[in-house]
Amino acid sequence: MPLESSAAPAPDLRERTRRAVRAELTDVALDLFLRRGFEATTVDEIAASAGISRRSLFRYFASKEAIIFDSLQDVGERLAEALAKRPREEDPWVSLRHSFEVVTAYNEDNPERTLAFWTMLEETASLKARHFEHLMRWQQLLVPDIAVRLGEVEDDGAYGPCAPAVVGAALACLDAANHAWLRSRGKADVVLLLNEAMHAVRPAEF
Amino acid sequence: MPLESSAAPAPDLRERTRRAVRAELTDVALDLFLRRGFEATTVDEIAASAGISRRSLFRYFASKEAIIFDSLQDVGERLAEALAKRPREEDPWVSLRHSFEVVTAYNEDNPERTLAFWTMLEETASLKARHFEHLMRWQQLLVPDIAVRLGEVEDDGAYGPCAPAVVGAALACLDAANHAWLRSRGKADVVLLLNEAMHAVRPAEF
DNA sequence: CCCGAAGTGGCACCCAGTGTCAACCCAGTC
DNA sequence: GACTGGGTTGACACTGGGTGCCACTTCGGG
Repeated sequence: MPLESSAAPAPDLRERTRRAVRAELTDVALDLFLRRGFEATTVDEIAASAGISRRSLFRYFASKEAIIFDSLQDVGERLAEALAKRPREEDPWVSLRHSFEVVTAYNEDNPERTLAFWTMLEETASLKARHFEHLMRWQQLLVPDIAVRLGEVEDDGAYGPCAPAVVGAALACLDAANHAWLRSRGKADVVLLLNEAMHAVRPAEF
Repeated sequence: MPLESSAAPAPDLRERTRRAVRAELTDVALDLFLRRGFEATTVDEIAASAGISRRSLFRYFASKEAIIFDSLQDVGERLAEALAKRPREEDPWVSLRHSFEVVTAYNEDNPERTLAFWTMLEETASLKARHFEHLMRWQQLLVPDIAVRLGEVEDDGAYGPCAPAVVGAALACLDAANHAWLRSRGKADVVLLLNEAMHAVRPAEF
């Protein structure tokens, strides 16, 4: 299996190979997960299928679930960046709506893969739970910005319940839109669904 | 350890003893969890500490986490009941706010225990994940009612993104209020925090 | 060419959770 | 009082995820 023998001027060789191996592993694992289901696939199978030892696999990923979720790790950061770029005087709800385009674009890039992925999430309780942990981390990343917009920042850097509530509510809308999209088997338009959902919670002009 | 020797006219003897044992087990386990932490406590320790075999413990609870969460099992149902009792023409957001009193009342009953419980949740990633699973189930229980109120029910009994979005948003507010309460170490008033949070997302008269 | 750091595989081990089975407790019955 | 049948229990073995440890290789730099 030729792994694109080095040519690019790279930021460290070891790091590059490490990334390549990680990518390869997620590919192999995701393939197995989608075919046999997440729980029915053992880490030994993944390791064997990738031609690597079980022990080494756990050096690349902290857990079986991490194989799936590490690739989505940076979505939260990109979300926060997008939010930071919105004008300060804009309605926070509208700002959140626009920053969510980071996610919807992700969905629209390759719908079939995304669809399969979410379907698997839906089927496996533990994965769904992990997914919520991620949403929560996104929340933590977005809250500081929204807290400033709401003027809710306190002396010690803490904030009241409003900023988390608003961000959490927006993420709930994102999730609801995603669910509806999933139920339509990818036929509906995520963007429209998201507008609908957010408008139902808090009417605004997007 | 006297277990209130039978006096009440009971719905089946076996069921009563089973409930008693379950209660005893949760007490023992919660005590260990709060003192040593959730992950640091093994099921063997819990079993030994309760004078029962490991295998039997797993006959009472499907998993270690279930020892904690089974006692909150019926909160979702009570939430749905409370929601069903609200007048049909009321603003759904207000109806949700009022039905949440089921939960806030729970908090105010014995704050110190609740506080310790939530703190433990906060410290343990896997527990936090389980907690989110519960919130999700609550959402599923509340959505049908809200869908009717929004007139969003479709032919096949499915619904669009709005009902889940509204319910999810409300639950996000509940969670935000809970968090703020936790940060105040139980000193703040949950009800006020909840009002503040829900008002920030969608202004209304409670 | 050698040295040290990082990566690797193998092994033993811990812990959660499940299947199985023999023993047992406790009705109701003859 | 022995018989029997359902539900409960404990012991044991086993799977599967995850970790600590150690010996071995690989690879880049002096």
